[in-house]
Amino acid sequence: MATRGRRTPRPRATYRAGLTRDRVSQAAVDLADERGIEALTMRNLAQELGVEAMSLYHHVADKNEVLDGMVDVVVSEIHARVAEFDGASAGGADSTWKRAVRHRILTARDVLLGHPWAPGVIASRTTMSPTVMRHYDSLIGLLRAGGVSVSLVHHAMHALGSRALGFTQELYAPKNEQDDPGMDVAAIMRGELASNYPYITEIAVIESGNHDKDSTLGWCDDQFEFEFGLDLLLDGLEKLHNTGQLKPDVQAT
Amino acid sequence: MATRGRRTPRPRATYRAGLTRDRVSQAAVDLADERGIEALTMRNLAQELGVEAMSLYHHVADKNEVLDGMVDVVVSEIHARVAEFDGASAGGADSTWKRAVRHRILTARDVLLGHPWAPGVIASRTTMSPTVMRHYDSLIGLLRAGGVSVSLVHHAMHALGSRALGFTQELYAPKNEQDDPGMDVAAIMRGELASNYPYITEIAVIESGNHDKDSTLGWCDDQFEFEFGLDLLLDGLEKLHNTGQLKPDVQAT
DNA sequence: ACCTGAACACCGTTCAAGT
DNA sequence: ACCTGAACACCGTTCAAGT
Repeated sequence: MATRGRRTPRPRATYRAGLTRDRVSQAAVDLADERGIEALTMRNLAQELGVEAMSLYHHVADKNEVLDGMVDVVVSEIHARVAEFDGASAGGADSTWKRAVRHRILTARDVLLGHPWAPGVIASRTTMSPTVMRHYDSLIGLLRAGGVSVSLVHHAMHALGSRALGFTQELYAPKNEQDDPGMDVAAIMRGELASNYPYITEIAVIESGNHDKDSTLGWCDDQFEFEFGLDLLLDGLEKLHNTGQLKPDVQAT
Repeated sequence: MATRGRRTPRPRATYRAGLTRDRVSQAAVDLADERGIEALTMRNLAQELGVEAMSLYHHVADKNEVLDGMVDVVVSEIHARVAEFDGASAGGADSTWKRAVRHRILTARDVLLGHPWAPGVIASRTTMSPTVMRHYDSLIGLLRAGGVSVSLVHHAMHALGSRALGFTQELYAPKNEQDDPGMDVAAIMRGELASNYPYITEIAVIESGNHDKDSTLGWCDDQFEFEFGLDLLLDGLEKLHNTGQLKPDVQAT
């Protein structure tokens, strides 16, 4: 269509001035935010930057490096948001480690909500980026400053896992708006699948009255559930810290 | 190479006898187990079944349906393993809901360890498969049978999230054997990155003595950490159940 | 040093034919 | 009803060439 029309040679020169790895990363983030991660192709990305696809390869080795760059952009946003808050609340010497850790993780989640593709991309990286390492290092630092033992902190980081970066652990999270709502949620709530999934149906019909729509499964409050799960872990860790225990109750298998 | 040699027309006839959706799913699982999920192309899959690529489209609508089928195979394996155990231990009327839930989840993890590609594929599905629904329904049933309230069970499922299916929540899990070990773990353990990641380094040098290698980051016991995190959640849920409380400590932000 | 166009080796999938 | 070969529209990426 406009393929022929856009052949005007002049205005693109200003565009590509200063094409750089960082600008490529930022453009990739914008593209994924606006059109979804599956629209992120080297050709689309180049077009967004007013350049041909192959020009990108002068600034990144391959697409993996673009994805790495995107992770850096997002996690840096988390750092920035946390730093900003720390400045506003003037250090907060009175805050417990639990408050501080909780705040940092909820900030991470808040940032990730703006980049729905980020968990998938972060999880796909085979090498952990320095920015992500810094995030975990900061979190660990907060716990250590609160006097939590090295060993407990170690296990705490494993227990939090990707949740520490704000990942929602929901199994069914619609990837984007127009996705069909997974199972026929409406049918479940009407009780039509009660014979197949009696207990899920029970929850659906009872709990659906308590909350508004506009959440993952239609009747759940994602923010509440995230905080619920996070607090379950943090409270448990705090208890272990206070009692000097290390492992939760050992179970007979 | 052998492309010309394999043109012998006879033996393939026996192969494709009874090509079916289930056989396609099973072959896809085998292929992904043996050669990794990135080797799962329609062409490779067809070849494995002694058939041309386009023949597959008579049994599945598209590649998504193949992936759906693979999820069914894996989750069915979990059901089978649990059923087998239930038979062996003769019902187990004396077992608490915590024991039962714990066992089912650890079984799920054990099964998933044999299919490293499974978490990624399961997470990529936009629609939750009936098999997965059944798994969650069973889990919910165990809690309800133990007298846990509908509301608490609801939140418990969110808190467990994909962990209920045996997902490890590790952020950096090497996708396959030959992956480079993410960050230069050796360098961290030698303390060379102490200035960048002081707290991670502290954990690495102190904790690396306690465990053997051959785990995610080289010094961590993945099974221990999975159980630690799981028990943290289950113990917390049990406490809420016993005290009749619903939400963990509310935090000031 | 930076950018480009054509081309290559792969994908998933459509289509018109074959049996 | 089931299978096939050629082809299409896309990928990421290589290469030789332009400035």
